[in-house]
Amino acid sequence: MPRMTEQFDVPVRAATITDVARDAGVSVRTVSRVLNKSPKVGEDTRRTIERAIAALNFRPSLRARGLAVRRSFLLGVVQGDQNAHVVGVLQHGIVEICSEAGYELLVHPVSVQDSRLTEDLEDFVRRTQVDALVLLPPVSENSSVARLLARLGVPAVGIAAVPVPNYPAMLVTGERAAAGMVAAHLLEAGHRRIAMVTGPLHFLSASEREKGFRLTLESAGVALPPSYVREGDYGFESGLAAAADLLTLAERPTAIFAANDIMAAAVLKVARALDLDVPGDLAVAGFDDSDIASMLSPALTTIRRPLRDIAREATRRAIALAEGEVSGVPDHHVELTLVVRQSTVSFAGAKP
Amino acid sequence: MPRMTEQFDVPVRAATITDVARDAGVSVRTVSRVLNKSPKVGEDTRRTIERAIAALNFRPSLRARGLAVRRSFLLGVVQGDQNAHVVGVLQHGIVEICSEAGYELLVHPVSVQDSRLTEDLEDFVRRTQVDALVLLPPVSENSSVARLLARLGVPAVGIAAVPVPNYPAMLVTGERAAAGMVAAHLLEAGHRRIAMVTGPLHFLSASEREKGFRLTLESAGVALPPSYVREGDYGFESGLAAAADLLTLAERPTAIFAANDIMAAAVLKVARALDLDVPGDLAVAGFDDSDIASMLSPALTTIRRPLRDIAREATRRAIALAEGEVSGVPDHHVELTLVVRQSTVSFAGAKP
DNA sequence: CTGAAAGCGCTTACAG
DNA sequence: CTGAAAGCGCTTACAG
Repeated sequence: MPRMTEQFDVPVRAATITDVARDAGVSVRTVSRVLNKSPKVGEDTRRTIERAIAALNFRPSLRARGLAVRRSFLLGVVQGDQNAHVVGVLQHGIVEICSEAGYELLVHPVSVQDSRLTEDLEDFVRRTQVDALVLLPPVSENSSVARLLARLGVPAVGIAAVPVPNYPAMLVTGERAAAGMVAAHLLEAGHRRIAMVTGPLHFLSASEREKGFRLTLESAGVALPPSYVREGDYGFESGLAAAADLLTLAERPTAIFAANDIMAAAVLKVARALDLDVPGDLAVAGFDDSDIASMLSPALTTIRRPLRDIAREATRRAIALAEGEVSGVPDHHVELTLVVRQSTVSFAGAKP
Repeated sequence: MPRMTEQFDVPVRAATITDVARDAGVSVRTVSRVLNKSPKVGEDTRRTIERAIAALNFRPSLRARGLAVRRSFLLGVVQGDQNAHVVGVLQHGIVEICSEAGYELLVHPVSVQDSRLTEDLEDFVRRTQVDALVLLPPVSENSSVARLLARLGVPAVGIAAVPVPNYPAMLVTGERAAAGMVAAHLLEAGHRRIAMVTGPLHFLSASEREKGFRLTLESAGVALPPSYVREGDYGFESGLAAAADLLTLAERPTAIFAANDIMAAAVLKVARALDLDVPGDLAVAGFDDSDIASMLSPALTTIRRPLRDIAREATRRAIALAEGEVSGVPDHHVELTLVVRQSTVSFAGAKP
């Protein structure tokens, strides 16, 4: 029985497997057997032990257990500096799977442009001995990170817009194709003067979205001239600046595709300030289908990235790798879908 | 020297303190001393050991270390089902302080209405042996949880709108006063028919915001009649429904205060659908100053909750408690501030 | 200034 | 079906 403090009846030290063994009158080996659901324990012994466990309110320490079996039961998520909403949703998916599988989730934020990025990550992995890692974009795209992971031999799955070498497994989101769908949608609505606000083009997600959009336009004989392209940084302010540029051109575009919903919100705001009707004078599309997409007026046509499902699938794979699944799991591709709302289409009767 | 696999030069097993001791020709005790920066190690010995550490690329295991010193170097954040953005920002603040202090962050999501809430939380704490806990609202408000924490004796700080008994330390956000500031602002602008969309009133945050708003109105002789109050759930849809109700009343309010920015966005959307000018026909205010507040058109007057700073302060306190600071740290109060934007005020010249 | 040994709380071949 | 003992990778009084 652990000692109790006088006043509060608080256990000074939590019960250990040894306490249970003593109270149940068996060896720790046998207690360990019931903890691990070994079948070879007598029915009576098991019940006695279970009673002792309940009485002592004993819970095995993950840490001691992990030290013994050389696993940590920890899964790490490595995340860069994306917007809080995206990270929040992804994490939600990750943690759901972790709980189901008996893992705890360790959060490790990094800064993508940090020169000590790989060093920091190696520290983290070695120090915490995570059993597996899920890497979110854009960290997931970094090839030095991928090489580090391979060297450390830690099961890791990266979520990115394109397969990255050296990952045991990847979850690839079809961003290029999705951006192409936006282009096709705008073309179909009759637009020919079409502009784009891209993300930071050194990120794969951003360059994929740009490529997909451009290629589809070009294959329809519509150019995406440099004057119609502005590079943003996925942030609202950069969207405002880009939109202000594009919407004051002599040859004003009739449609703008922003590489994420936040920058699309900025385009809407500038359009409003210039008294342009959306979608009458200007069609606007975004990317992500984040919460704000439907909150804006007009609601945003956008690409739905099922972030929570993506995160869940990535986590499942990471855990499978950690539990010894043969590595070389084929990459998993997730198709994204177009969601059409009022920002690109006047519904019958709405705007004659 | 750890064995290497033939093909990849991957260490099959990472170097341990024993490997370092052997290579440096000293005892593990001495290696442990340099790891813990004990001053009583000879200069030469230290250098030899440091060289061996570098050569083996050794990093001490947090887990083994923790087992020996009876600490885990883990801090847990317990979060309910708030919106992803709020959680994302709070977590960012928490993890910053953790990193500085040498703690890893473990995420434990719970469902506030789960009947097994306390049991689940006890499991988590005992299993992971976190050194400290930060609890976000609305889980932080739950008094059974608070009692559980006290019983377990785990250092925990709760973030809530009102002090909750049994927490070793709390971070209290002045939500009632803040809502009062919104009321004062609307009164000052001349509004008398003022309505409110509240959050779920069984949450302290929601009832505090309602109280603060109502009391300030009443002390100015302005009533907040039941017909002018709708209870939402902090979600967008509930805001739409509430706004649709309020804005079709015979005696339409001239101002609506929504208990968070998301529901305020819904009010803006409904106002727009009804062709009401904001702020000309209707003033709208929100709460949180989340990213969307400035993305909306018109930009939202709202209360700034400095979430990241709040999280940082809570985490600092949690760590202080874990490291043996006398408990009974006084609660920390954070004042919130009003941010006035276009949704309540026509700036000179904008709307004559 | 440095070392041999016990201990943190578990698991796991190996015996019986 | 059950137990004594060693080990996981660290730290820490206790000696010297």
